Amino acid sequence: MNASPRRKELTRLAAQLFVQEGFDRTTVRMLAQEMGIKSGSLFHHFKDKQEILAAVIEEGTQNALAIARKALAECAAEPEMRLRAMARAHLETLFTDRNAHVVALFEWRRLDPAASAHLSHLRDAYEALWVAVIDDALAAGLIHGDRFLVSRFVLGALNWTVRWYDPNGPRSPDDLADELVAMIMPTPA
Amino acid sequence: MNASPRRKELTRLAAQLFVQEGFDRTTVRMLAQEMGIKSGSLFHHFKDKQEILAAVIEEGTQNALAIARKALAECAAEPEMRLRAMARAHLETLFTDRNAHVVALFEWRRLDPAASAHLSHLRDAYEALWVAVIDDALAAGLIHGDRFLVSRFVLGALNWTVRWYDPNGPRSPDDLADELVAMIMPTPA
DNA sequence: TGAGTAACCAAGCAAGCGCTAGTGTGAGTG
DNA sequence: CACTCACACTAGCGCTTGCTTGGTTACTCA
Repeated sequence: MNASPRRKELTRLAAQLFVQEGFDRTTVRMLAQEMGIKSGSLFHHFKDKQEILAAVIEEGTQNALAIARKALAECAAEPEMRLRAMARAHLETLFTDRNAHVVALFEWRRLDPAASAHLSHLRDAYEALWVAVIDDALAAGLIHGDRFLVSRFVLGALNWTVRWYDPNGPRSPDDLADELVAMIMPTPA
Repeated sequence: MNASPRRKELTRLAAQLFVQEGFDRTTVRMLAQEMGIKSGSLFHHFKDKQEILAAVIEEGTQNALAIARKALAECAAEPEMRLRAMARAHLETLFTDRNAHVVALFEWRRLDPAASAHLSHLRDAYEALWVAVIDDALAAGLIHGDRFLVSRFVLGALNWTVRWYDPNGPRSPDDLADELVAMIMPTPA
């Protein structure tokens, strides 16, 4: 709904706390303190604690969509390049908007049905991009397997990186993406 | 600690509720009702709400270890068979003890430090089995890539199945495991 | 200058939380 | 028979929760 700069900043802070503590354990008083205001004032910006969660997830998912579309628009047409670009874009958004995405991945169930329905459309749009890229790669004989299973496995492997990957380590997210693509391609580069 | 049959049954029920509602949203009163007792009586079996969580996770992880060891002991010595056996074992335990594993995967952070330290050893033992199998497969030229990355990616893809896989669907967990192994092997069967 | 508004605060309510204290009760044991 | 002990109950304490209410401040713009 609203998208004031103040609200955006509060949403960013909320995402951080939700990751640290989990949605349920994060109290409105903790949120308010982190934002430098009192707990009552929170409800001037958000009608609900739920609405804060929805704002965090929406923000992250919108960014993911934007980055993926941009990456696909800019990259070459070969299926291999598109697959690599998509994997790179996924990890890029996963680690630049890390907090928002961790919340989206692990606190989705806390959304009330209305918010969940609305955000599901966004997520479906994102996954549709993936399925299209996987289909092209399959058609080109680049990879093999069931289109449905392959995309689930690949997304699972990528999403799970938030549980172990250290962005300060020696490997860049792009390296990671390339390694995964190489792993599922019959012919090593 | 204790392992009375009554306590085991209560642990099973708790796992189910923790999956349905999440650990934080599951109140001791809900747990008690599901178990057919009053909330106060719960604390005769467990000293803490925390201890219930630890019991659930321990149960699941012990089973995973036992099943994986058995599978490895019974299967042939070829790296490919061992890899397939390990993947199958992983999905088998993931879906026969589904509730416990979902809790272990997504509520681990709610453990207090003491319980977490204790259970980490169990999990490390399990992951060590995986790394050994992956190492053999790499050495045999069966798959390619970094040993660390490959095991993380594979475990991620497998663990993520709890988010989308429907055990009542047409595909069996064994099919799933075989498809994943095939996906990362250069030579399609 | 003064009306309108976005942002905030102080105070607190009703409900729900984990957990404790004290008390049966019925089955098993000497 | 007396005794224990696992198991369950009732009652409620002390605290935290999300959220509301009524009012204040600071800024914008006609």
